Amino acid sequence: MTDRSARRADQRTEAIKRAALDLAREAGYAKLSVEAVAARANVGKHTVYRRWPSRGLLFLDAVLSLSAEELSHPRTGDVVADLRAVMTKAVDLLGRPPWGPLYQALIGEAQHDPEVAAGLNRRFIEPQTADTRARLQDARERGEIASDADLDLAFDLLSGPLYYRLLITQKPITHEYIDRVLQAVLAGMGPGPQTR
Amino acid sequence: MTDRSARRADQRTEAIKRAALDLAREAGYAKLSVEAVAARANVGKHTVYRRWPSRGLLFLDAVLSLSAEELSHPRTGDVVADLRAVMTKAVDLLGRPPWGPLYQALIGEAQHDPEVAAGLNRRFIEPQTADTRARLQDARERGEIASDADLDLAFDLLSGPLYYRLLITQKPITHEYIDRVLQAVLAGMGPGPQTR
DNA sequence: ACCTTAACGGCACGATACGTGCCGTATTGA
DNA sequence: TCAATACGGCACGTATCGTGCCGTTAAGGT
Repeated sequence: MTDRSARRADQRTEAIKRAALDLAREAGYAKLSVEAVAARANVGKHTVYRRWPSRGLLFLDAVLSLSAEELSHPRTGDVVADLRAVMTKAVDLLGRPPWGPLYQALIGEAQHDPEVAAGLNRRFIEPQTADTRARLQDARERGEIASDADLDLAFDLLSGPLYYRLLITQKPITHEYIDRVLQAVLAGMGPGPQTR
Repeated sequence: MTDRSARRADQRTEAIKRAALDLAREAGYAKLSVEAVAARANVGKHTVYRRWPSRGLLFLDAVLSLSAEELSHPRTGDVVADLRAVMTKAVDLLGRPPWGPLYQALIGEAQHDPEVAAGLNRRFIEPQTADTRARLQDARERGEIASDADLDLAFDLLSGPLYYRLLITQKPITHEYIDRVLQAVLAGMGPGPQTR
């Protein structure tokens, strides 16, 4: 039974990721060490290094495993409502405790480790971007936003301020703030003739 | 002469900051250690720790000392031109080598060390924000942008996408991209009646 | 010109974490 | 039943941390 052995390996993998998340939540990512994770998971250090080449990539796996699926959302046909829903969901999950500090630390680690940065982009940022971009494209085809709107730019304008608050000023990101961003960005991309 | 002793202390302080920047440029911030900095600066470790409590705050000082003054800019009276000038200057300095990777690493460190985050905000982000915000306010009073425009939001909309590119997608930030951001944001805040 | 004081460079220390090697055990799959 | 694989535990050498001590140098008051 290959299933049986794979299940055992998966159990260990999950235990390690769980231990890493628990420790990061308790003491902060800065205090996270492979030794501590292995001890917490009742596992030898080899068992960790056999699965991940670095602390950063382990942490990437740990954070993504628990936030990947929880960001799905329906398409109602109303762009503004859909965008508000996805932005609110993302901010509530990744911008507040308990996940906020972990996501913040993950992006911080990505600034020091190119492999973490690449993995974060490929496995999380790009899929999420593609999803939201598809919504924007639908909206453009339906005439809810201007036919000449730059969708990639629109996405950056919507996401950028949220990340700026999370990573730089660290002010709280309220639903009201999301609404203001949405309104301002779409005001410049509404249907009809552009001002310039 | 207190001047003389102060000058000697300053020389050492500068030598340490210089050594830190050199090492960070050569090997990356991840490899930067207090030991290496002290050795490079021909200084004992105490002399470093007497001045800074942590590697992060030393690095903060080192990066800010060389980028603080170089971001001044004139006010011509044309908001768009002024904003384009300051954004271009900031991006050219902090978004490209040699300073780009260092600024990126500094923000990364701020995600792990609250003291670095606080110092970065107080000493760099907030002054820069205040300056740009004042320009926006001038523009609003002159009628170049809508009288009911939210200036803080406008600043976030202008800055956010640039930081998003620097820290997350790591795509190049061209002058043409800055122009597109400016145009899109101001399109939604132009003078005249608002759409909503 | 002298002398107290403070800052300094050099060295060593215990502590922590790194990544790897070895050993004996347990589980797997043929 | 047996060879192979993954495992937990332990130990090792290295790197860096932050601090303590020691002898030296330079500063500033008298």
